Amino acid sequence: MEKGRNLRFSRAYIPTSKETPNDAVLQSHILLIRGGYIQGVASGLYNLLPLGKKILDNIRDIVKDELDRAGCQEVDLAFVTPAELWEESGRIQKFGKELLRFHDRKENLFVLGPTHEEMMVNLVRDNITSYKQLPQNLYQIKTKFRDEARPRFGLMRGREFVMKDGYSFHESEEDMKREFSLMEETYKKIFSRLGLDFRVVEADSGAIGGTGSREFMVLADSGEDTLVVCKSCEYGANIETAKRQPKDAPEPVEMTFGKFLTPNMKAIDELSEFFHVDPYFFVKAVAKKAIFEDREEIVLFFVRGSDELEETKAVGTVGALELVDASQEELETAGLVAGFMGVLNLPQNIRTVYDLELKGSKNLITGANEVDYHYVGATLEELPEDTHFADLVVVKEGDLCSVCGGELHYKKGIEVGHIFQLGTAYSEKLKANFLDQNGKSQPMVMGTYGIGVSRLISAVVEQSHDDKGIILPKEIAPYRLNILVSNVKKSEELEFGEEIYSHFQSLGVPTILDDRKDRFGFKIKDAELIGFPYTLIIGKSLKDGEVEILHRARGEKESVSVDEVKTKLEELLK
RNA sequence: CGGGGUGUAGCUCAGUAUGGUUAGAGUACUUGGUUUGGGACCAAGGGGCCGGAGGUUCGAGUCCUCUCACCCCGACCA
Repeated sequence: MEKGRNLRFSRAYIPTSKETPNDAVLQSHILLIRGGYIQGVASGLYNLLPLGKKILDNIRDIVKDELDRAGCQEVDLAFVTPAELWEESGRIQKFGKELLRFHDRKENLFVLGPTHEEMMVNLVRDNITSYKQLPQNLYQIKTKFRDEARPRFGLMRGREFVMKDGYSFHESEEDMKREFSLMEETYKKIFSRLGLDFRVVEADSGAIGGTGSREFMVLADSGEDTLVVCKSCEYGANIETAKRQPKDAPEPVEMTFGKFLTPNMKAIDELSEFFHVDPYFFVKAVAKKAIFEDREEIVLFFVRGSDELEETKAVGTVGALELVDASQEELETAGLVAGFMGVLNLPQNIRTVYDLELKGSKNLITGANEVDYHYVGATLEELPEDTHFADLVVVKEGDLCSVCGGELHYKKGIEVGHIFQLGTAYSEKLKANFLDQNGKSQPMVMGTYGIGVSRLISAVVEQSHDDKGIILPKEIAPYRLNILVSNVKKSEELEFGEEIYSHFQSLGVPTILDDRKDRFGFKIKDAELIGFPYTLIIGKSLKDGEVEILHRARGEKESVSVDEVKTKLEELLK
């Protein structure tokens, strides 16, 4: 018999509530508070109550189990990390205010770890000196802290949260890629065991750097990320990086080159109407100020009038830290005219990037870089060799899949996992080198793999609930079986409940006995709100030798004879 | 960080335009009784620095100033 897996409801600390908390909006947030799983303490900070702690532990066990099977080793690094490490990697600047910093009594600067690349490299760099000690894959499941500008949605975006962060070290790019694939497979197993409906998508690597990167997205309308997925094949990508087949032209149009007066017409729609030409044939110019570590520069991005600029792609293609809107003055200083920017008559030395789908196009309408004028019949056939082309556009619903030609559509997703092919960025900066087979010193090749463990609690609930409450799969439910004694004053009901309770207790099944003195309606509402996968109802039909099993997910009650109930439950709870 | 909103009982909220007995309701809680298959009923109770500080006034939950906290939209987000 294992302790701590069973509980009498009458002794439990499970503060449920009928009322919707006034500061919660998202269903998962509301239900987790109402169900007595969590309690808010401050913006982005939550206490886990007994039920919340159990569900977290259950998720953690599954994550750990699969990782250990895949050969990863768990460690536990200090939460408080010396700021010097962050200076070494240069990320103390990059992370900015999200890093919570403070001084100890000796006035040394520390930060609360928001992610542990630096710490993990530091852990291995002095001990791993030879290719013979590689590869390694180390992980921890631990509280992280990021001082988010705007925490929200309960556990979904807290400042303090539990993350599984893993880091692998390799002697070669190939070996890192092998591990990356292994982690992708391992993550799929984890999320499948959690009963989640998820997609693996291509993703932007963002500030962490590296090349290939995959996100694991739980599909939910409340998700903060937009995914582009194909209806016909497996293709899926975060919209920040999604690709499509080049769009076909609506109807070929022949234009004679000329300059036209377009007084005060700046919007593509207006111009399209004025010229009776589809927006596809316009060149849209988007001016942004690109911020680099040491300088700023105005960059002009050109896409078709029927397209929109995807900023994440744009940032990546110019290698900037971020893009911000350029002010009127900044545009003028650069020699640009807002509303009439175009591909012809550009001022000298202005940096430009063209969308790939504009390559070799002709019969275009474009701003004249002169107030109130546009050119008609412009061509991009004669651009210089070194013109910068890149994928810049936002993929829209209905666009065609670049893999199979199927129709693309949008889905909303909650990011619960992200795996990166990191390369040598951190090992170089932090000097984590080893000697290869030729005795040559090399930086270790790294991969990094994250899972939002506490966020998964929200994600599970977000994906699995109804108007009555939470619906938990038995793999992660705090108790798999709830034994509801309808009226504890009826000794035969209570006795039968106790019998079943001790039976499953001895089998090691996490079980709770609802022996509270409350009425049936009150207790069944609680059971549905909390989301026990199975509730055994011992009530008025007991005298006829019958009890009922409530299947939470199906929302159905099933009558079972008292003789068969143990076998039946054992079957269900397996 | 910009814009908006809200702070009154454990929880959900009235009351604040027009200052004036002892600050209310529902729910939750305690006690007694009646109930007992879908958040019961009757009765009696306990519970408040009206977010905080300062001010105006004979008098402030209510008016003024400042502050803090929380939520929403946006920016941001390995």
